This record gives sequence, structure tokens and C-alpha cells, in this order.
Amino acid sequence: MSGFAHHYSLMSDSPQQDRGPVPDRSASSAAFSPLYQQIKGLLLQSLDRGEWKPGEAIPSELDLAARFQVSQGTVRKAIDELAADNLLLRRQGKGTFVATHHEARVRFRFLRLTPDDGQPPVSGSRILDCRRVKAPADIAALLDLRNGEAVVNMRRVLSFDNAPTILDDIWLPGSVFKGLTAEFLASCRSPLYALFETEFGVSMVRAEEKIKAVSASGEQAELLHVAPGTSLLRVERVSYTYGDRPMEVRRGLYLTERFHYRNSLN
Amino acid sequence: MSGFAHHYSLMSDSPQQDRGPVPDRSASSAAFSPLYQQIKGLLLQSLDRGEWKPGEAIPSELDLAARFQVSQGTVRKAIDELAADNLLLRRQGKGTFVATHHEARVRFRFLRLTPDDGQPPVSGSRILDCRRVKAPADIAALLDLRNGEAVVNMRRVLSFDNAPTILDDIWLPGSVFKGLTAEFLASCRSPLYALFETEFGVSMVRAEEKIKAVSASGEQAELLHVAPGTSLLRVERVSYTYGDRPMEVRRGLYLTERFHYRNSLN
DNA sequence: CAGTGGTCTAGACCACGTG
DNA sequence: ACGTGGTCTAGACCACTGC
Repeated sequence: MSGFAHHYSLMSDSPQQDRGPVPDRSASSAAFSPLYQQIKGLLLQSLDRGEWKPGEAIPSELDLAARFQVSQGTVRKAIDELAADNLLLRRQGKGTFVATHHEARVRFRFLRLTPDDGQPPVSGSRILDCRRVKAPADIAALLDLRNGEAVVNMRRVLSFDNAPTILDDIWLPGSVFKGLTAEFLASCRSPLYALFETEFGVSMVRAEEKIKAVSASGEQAELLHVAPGTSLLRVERVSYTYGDRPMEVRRGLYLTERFHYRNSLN
Repeated sequence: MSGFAHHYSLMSDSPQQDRGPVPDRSASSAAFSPLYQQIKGLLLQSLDRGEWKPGEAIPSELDLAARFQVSQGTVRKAIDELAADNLLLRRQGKGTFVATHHEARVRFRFLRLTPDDGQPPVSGSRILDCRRVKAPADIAALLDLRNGEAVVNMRRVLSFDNAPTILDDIWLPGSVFKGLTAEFLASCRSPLYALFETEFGVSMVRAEEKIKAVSASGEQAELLHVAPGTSLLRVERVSYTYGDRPMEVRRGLYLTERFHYRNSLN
């Protein structure tokens, strides 16, 4: 770019053409954002579009700088933010990679339940059922669906060290998760979020949780092998893909006898 | 600095003196960290030492660059990290400020309990008691104290919209929080963490929480105006000042009838 | 107007991973 | 030896704040 070119606007005209000395920015007002934010947006689009798959490397900073006609430093700042948000992963000497739920390092990325004694437990999953149903009003609202649209509803029990510990009730948009069946899930070893990536092209990028303390009902108590009325954490999680589109509602009941929910505050 | 001076070491010799062309870094091996990390460390020391008080502005980036004999960009990167950790607060055109628990913006910074309907509630605090005692073993361990050292133990009930909602059991190192009495607390309007800053020079910078679901005991139920056995969130928080020194253990019981604990996952 | 942080660039060199 | 990201510098200009 030609020295003074702080237009804060990409591809407004041909790169060759020299632009006027003082682009009027108050005229078109608002809507201006820093170049690196625009680059960040373009990278997000490429990620969303699937131009680079989870686990793959994206082009080098110099390549991207050439593609977008900006300096390496500007691309770097865009990538820095995406890396801070855990959408990208930088590895010195190797490149920058699209985040994935497959790697051991980030499995259970969204699961904050931790053993009190710190011993990493062996985990197992038992599917209770998995059906296509019409979305109840509350689920539809959380998933940005119309009332009664098709959703997949699935329930399961997660065990740690062979002790049933989590009772999950999961809701997914039916239009995206076609062909998700109990049989398919049972035959599957990897975590759900990894499966979503691989089988349905849905990358979960962020989640919001709301937590309450509740008493176990009779059915819940039975499934978790505890007495009815036992206090449980009720964790309602909404997970989002690129562009903040909600893609999953998960209501979990956590047994916290030998586990706790950990959180860091800054 | 003289062009090639990537020594990654501050104040190793006088700034005037020109250094050899290739400083041997493999010799003294390890222990090298990037310049901006060293600057970050120095800034942290100054914050800890109280050179700049909470709410005050720190020197400008150019001033700090001059003081540390590095470029503005290096100082900037150090400050960027401290701002990302919420230790500093940047305000364009004004300066960079030391974080404080006094401002409305960041009050309840560590309190994740939120009304289900989003209406910001009016809050009130009732002190139950406040005593100096010998630290029990578990508290001593969490606060890095010797067994039996003096601690301040205080209990209170927080109400939102006049409904008792949080039962807090708070433990503080006695050597730091001298003269903290129930009377003093009762006469005090501001949040505890703000008071810690102003009265005891202790800035809480970070906290870790462990959450379980428990049933209310008789006494607890009475204080929270609920039936014994009601499920509550039990939130154990350890708060840290600069240098990751633990300065508070807070065990809270949260009533989650009309409130929930919110959390964001990335 | 001067001073602050915010953005952008260009270029140098370092550290890491791979062939 | 080469390509990647990581650090550091120097200098330009922009945007916001307050005198």
C-alpha cells in the first residue's frame, strides 16, 4: 500500500490507482472499523465457509498479507484476536491452525466438571434415546428456530470411573443434524463436539452457561444412582458456531459428590 | 537502543556502552524471556509496590519506554497483556489506569450470580459476625499460612430485592487485615473488595472458584428463609493479589430460585 | 492545541520445526 | 537451508480527551 493509505477500507478500488490525499471519512461516517478488524471478519467468513477445515493450517501471515494487500503486522493483529478467542491456534515454526475439538489438549474444552482429587478419570457414555421431535417453545427460542421446527433430542448418561455423574439432555437443530441416530452415536468413540465437526461440519466456538442447584427427581436419581432429592448442578449450556449462531442447547445435571465445577475469574 | 540490541535483558550494562555484536545467549541458557515480558514483570512489581494506586493513571507509554530504554511498541505489548488480564484499563486519549473495584462498571466483577429476568436488583448486606480466630487447617492451606496463624473470619447475608440470597463465610489473613471489625463493616457502603483496596491496600486481581450443589442445613435454611434441604450452590472462591498471593477464602451458599450463576466458555 | 492511546507500515533479527 | 510464527524497532498518522 502506498504509504499514507490508511483508508480503513479494503478493495474500495484497484490497488494500482493512487487515492486522494485525504479520504473523507466523516461523510460516510460510522461503519468504519480498523483494517485488522476487517481482516478478522474476512478470516471469520473463510472459516465459516469451510475454506480451511478444523485442524488444518491456514495460509502463512505473509501469504494472507499479500492476499489482503496489507502489511504482515495487520494480519498478525487480526490473527492474534482470533487466537485469543480460541478460534485459531498458533504454533511457532509450524503455522496457524484452525481450532478443533479432536485434539487431546482441548477435549472437554467446554466441560468444567473436575474431580476433587485431580485424578483424570476414565469416562464412558450411555445413550438413553435419540429422537427427532418438534421443538418446544423454550428450545426453539434458544436455537433461533420457529416454534415447532424439527430438532434432534438426545439424552445420555456420562460416567466417570464407572460412576454415573452427568445426565445430559441435548437439543440440536434438525435441519443441520440430519441422520443423527442413537445407533450412530453408540458406535462413536470421540466426544460429541468432535463428531459434530467431522460429520456435520459444525464447529462449536463459544458457549454460555447458566447454573442452578436443583433436587434430583425420582427418574433422575435412579439414572445417577443416588437418592431422590439429592442436590445436583443444573447446567444449561447454549453453544454457538461462527457468527454467534446457536447450534446446541444442552441441559446437564451434574452430580457433585466427588466432582466440582471449576471456574476462573479475572 | 542501538539497532541490533535484542539482548532480551534489561540493565545488563550502561545504555551508552555499545555491546558486542553477538551476545552469547546459549551460555547463560534458559531464564531468557522476551523483553516485553520483563517489562510486564517490572510493571507488576510497581503495581504491587503501590507506586500507582488503583484508579490512578500510570505513566504514558512514551514515558515508560524512556524509563525502560525500550521502544514504545514493546511497552505497548506489555501493557496489552496486563490490560487483557484486567490489571490495567486503557482509555483512549486519557491514559492507562490501574484497575479498581470501585467503579460501577466493574463492581461485582467476581460475582457471577445474575437474576433470571435480567433486572438489576437492589442489594443489601447484613453482617452476622466478624472475629479473629486461629486458622483451621484447610483455610491455612488455601491462604498459604502456617497452621493456627491468625485469620479474620466473617459471615454475612447478602440480599437482593430484600430477599436473602447469599450466605457468605469469609476468611482473611489476620496479619494483613488488622482492625477489621463488624462495626467497621456495618458502617461501610461500598463492596468488600473496594474496601480492601482503600483500607488495607489489597487489590484482588484474580480468583478461582469451585462449585458444588449441596442441601441447606437447618441454620442455613433459616438465614436464607427457605426449607431445610433446599438445594444451594456452594461456591468456594480463593482470591489472589499481585504475584498470585492468596488473600481471601470465601465460601458462599447461593440460593438459585430466581437467580443463576452465569459463565462464558471459550 | 498538545498529549494520550490506537492503527498501520516496513524491515530486521530470533526461535522453532522440518526436510 | 528454508519457512513458519515471535520479538523488537522506528516512524507515520488517526482518534479521542481536555485545556
